[in-house]
Amino acid sequence: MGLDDDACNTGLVLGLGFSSALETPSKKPSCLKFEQPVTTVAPPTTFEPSLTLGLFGDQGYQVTKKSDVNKSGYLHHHEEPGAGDLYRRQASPHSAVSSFSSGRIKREREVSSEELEVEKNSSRVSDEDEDGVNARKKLRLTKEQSALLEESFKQHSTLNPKQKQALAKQLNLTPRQVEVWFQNRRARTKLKQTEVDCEFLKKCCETLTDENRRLQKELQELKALKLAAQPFYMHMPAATLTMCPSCERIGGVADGNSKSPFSVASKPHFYNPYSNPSAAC
DNA sequence: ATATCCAAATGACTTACGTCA
DNA sequence: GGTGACGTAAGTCATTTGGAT
Repeated sequence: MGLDDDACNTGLVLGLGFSSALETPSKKPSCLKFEQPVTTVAPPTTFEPSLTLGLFGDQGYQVTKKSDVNKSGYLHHHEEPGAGDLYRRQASPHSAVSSFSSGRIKREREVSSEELEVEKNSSRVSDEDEDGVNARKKLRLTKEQSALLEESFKQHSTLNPKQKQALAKQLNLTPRQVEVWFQNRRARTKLKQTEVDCEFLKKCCETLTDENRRLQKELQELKALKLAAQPFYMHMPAATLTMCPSCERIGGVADGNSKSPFSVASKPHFYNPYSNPSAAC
């Protein structure tokens, strides 16, 4: 699992290159793209080195709204008047039978007689409820159990019912516990990866910002250099200049009095816009 | 050495949503 | 096309644990 591959799923795109000032990021989702920064002297164009960092719309994780929790039976039967916590639940995880939530009903259906037997036989299933203790006792997996689960997760991050059953038996856990473990494992792996991606992108952003700064500076220097060193005809509009194909000299064509289109180039002289502002007239 | 606090880890739960028969 | 069963993701809560003080 390479970082580069993962970065491709972030929905972010970074671009570095020459573009016009207000170029919008490409709409096409793609991996991070690092174009080689152009550091050689660029021809006098209107383009400037630019960096783009874009976020694509629907690539992110879905955020589910919980505004309609009341439609589930759970809150109707268990919500406490005045309680601020909409998600307050019963103290014991094994008091599911008393819950009317669809999830629990489903859960009860899901547990086959075979699974129930496994659950009964499981030494690690909390028995507190049977003792009348309503506290939620949290299962802690042993190192061996964790190792086996991890090993299994490496092979396949989701389990089919048969695999789940077999693994549960092997671990002396309920299939439900194995299922929950895999759910949590998937979720937390994804979260971790998202954090890693985020860090990576932050670093990319910093790098590109620095690079952008450096290129802007370089561009300013080149512009200043150009102003100081270029001959006068460089200040003429581009349309007024032509190049002789044979001698490769630049000449102005706007000069109607000129016998040859290359006459300007044949007698070049330097033009200082500051000392002779009216020279063009 | 012990008690306390706090953050991280993690097991369990609910809800929403997609897929399939 | 509507419906129920099922699986999974996302979000959340509660408990446990380990480190800092």
